[in-house]
Amino acid sequence: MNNLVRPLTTDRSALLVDESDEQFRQLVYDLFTIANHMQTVREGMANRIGVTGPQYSILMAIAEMHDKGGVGVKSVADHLHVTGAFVTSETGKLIKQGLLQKRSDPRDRRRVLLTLTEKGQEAFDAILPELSRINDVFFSSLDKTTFRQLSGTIESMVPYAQAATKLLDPALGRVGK
Amino acid sequence: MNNLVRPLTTDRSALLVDESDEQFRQLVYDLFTIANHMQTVREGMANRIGVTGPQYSILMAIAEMHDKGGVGVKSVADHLHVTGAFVTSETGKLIKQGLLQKRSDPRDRRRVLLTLTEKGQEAFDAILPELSRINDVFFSSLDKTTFRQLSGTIESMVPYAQAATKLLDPALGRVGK
DNA sequence: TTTACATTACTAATTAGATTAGCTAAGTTA
DNA sequence: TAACTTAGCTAATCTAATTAGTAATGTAAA
Repeated sequence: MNNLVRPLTTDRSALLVDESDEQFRQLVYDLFTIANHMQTVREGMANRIGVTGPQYSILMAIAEMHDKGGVGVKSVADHLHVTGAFVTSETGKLIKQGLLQKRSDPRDRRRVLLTLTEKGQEAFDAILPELSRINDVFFSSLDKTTFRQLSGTIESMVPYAQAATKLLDPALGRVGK
Repeated sequence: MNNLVRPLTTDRSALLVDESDEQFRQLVYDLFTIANHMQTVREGMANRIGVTGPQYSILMAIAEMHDKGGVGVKSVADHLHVTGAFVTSETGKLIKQGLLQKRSDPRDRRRVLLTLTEKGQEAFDAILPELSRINDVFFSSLDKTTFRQLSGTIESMVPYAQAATKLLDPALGRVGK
């Protein structure tokens, strides 16, 4: 018998199996793996239309958020968790490629309105069938029930994930010598 | 009524709600969000012991895989999905910091055996309580049942995620002109 | 109405994370 | 032994992204 208290990466009994966090660790690792593959798919789709992964994300964000006349640099930046400077520089390249369009907001002349061009729309339409085929494989282990469960579970985690990362801020200290 | 066939990011009826892929898109977005926060936590833990996020991952991989005497550069690289060159360069820094140890494998003198030093072990032990507290918040929306479900569902997805990314390779072509 | 402050976007310089290509040494196979 | 493969290392390079600083515009307070 082992009397040593092995340090665990979680203490919640709901996440332990036989007092071990092995399955929990595996879940964390699998989540990373899946996210990794999702990123790979995104990059592949991006390449199809001749842009980089991050540029694709920017296009997506603009496509999804342009309810009424366009989106500002800052909204895009916030949505993607990057800086405005990065969005400015990448959208610049996308405009040069003719996928995006930019004009100044008449109601607030500091702001700028980003929209997809016709060519940008067409580029998206052209890859969606392939993306759909890939997603169908990617998520093929899900049925209606597990999809609904997974959606709900993951959604419920988002606010706590945010809360958890905030626990990091206060103590800026370094362990050890 | 809308007769237009709107292009979807999936065609599987199990993933559609009212013929819309909105909930599916949200799931994809949420998975990215969670992965992002997990990475933030990882980086925070890394900083506590004075290393970068990727270096922390390397330490973790070596700690988990060193059943008998050490791990090679290539195993670590494969496990983390990065190149050997990167592992070589980062482990070099970790050795300089005294967290890692490297010796040549007597059974195959091309190979190298990486292990944690005493100091490396201690560094891990020092942060595990905090990591545990953070994980408890991060995953606090899960109970025993949803944890088991989520583990199973995510695990079942891994092979299909791999299969899906392989669909990208064959057609290297670019859409559009 | 100034004055102060905040916000938006842009530019330039820099950093961090990672890759590619080429090399050497060691092991394996024909 | 010759040809090939594998493991790790080094140098150069690339990409994604940040920080810091600036200019222009907008908002609120005195």
